[in-house]
Amino acid sequence: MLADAKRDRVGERRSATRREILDAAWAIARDSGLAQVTLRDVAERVGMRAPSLYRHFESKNAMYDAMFADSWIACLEVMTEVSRTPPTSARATIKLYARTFFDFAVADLARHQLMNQRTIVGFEPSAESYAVAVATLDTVRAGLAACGVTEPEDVDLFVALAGGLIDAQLANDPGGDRWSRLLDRTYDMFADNIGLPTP
Amino acid sequence: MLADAKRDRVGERRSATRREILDAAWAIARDSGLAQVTLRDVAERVGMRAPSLYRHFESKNAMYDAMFADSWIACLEVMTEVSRTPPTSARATIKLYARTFFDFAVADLARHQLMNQRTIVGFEPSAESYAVAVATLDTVRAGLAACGVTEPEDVDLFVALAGGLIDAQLANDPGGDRWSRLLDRTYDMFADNIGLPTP
DNA sequence: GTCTATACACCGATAGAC
DNA sequence: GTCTATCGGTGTATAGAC
Repeated sequence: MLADAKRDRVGERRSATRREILDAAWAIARDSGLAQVTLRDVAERVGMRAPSLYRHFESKNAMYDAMFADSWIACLEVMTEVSRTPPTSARATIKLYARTFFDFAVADLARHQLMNQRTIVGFEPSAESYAVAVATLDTVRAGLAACGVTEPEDVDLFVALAGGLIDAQLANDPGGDRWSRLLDRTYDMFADNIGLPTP
Repeated sequence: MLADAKRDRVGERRSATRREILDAAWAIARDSGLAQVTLRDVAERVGMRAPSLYRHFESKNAMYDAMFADSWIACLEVMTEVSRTPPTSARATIKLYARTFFDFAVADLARHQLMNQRTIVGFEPSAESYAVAVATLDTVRAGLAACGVTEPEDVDLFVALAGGLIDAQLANDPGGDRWSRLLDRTYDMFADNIGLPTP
């Protein structure tokens, strides 16, 4: 009873501190680069010493793992939102999924590197965090299936196309729209290829 | 005369040592990862101490830069070879360029990371090394132009498609062919989109 | 002229006092 | 739960041996 209430408050406090640490890490990642995040800098930002962080995260990679989960939870949210919009045409729906994922990835380089690239050398997401990424892909897969895109190879191609445009955009024209402008065309091309009706 | 001959031998010796160091670095990169290359390990492999490497390379990044140049020189060679093969059809030529670049990239993960990704954090290629990369792209551009693909946007799309397939292949099915199998289809799709005649 | 020995500043991580 | 102190490792710089 009293013990329960107390334990709950303690849990909230711990959780809030974790959140504060992660926010500090994100802030550093966003304006100095994902790999430039050091435990000493994160600690300083939250008014601690570096070793104290180990009371809240088992290791630096555990911190990256929580950030990885953060990212995919946000992505899952966005893609789930898309899956709820009433479809007009299969072609338009496919483009909407692609555009949403593209914009999400391009909006935050550090996040994209953590989610989709192997920028951090020793880092492997935990099974738990990876499951969120899988759930997101499943949501997309379900949305595509509703458009009649069910072949695994078609889904693989859908994914590769988005990845190629995203990487080209971030690598060669960050902040611009040189490849963003090609997205609709690319997925019209894809829709033509799989035999979707033209509008 | 004698001085010249001697200076030449010294130059050759220096150049050979450089080559030996780079080969050692490549060996480590290939079987332990690009970022796992440490100066101490490279030095040990060539029978030196780490600081001695600074007599041959200005910094570790200078070593990476030489490896970056290595990679693009090899790629330029391969793509130049392709540009010399007599064309059959525009469609076949486009696919040949794409396939050659894809296979080159997928054959060596460490090399691909150095050439096309930002795996090494502080590393920026020198203008001299970058010029080789540009020359390679120009060779591809010229080859595509000979097929009637001249629009910059078409070239951008060509590049993004290859990048997407390569990254998906390396990230999600290394050593396999899940996305490799989609390459011909992808560039047929591309050829259709830009209005190339069907065979 | 080349290379070695030594040192520095920084990193992630751990041990133990309070 | 946070601290200080410290460890082994990294890239890098430089003085000095040969």
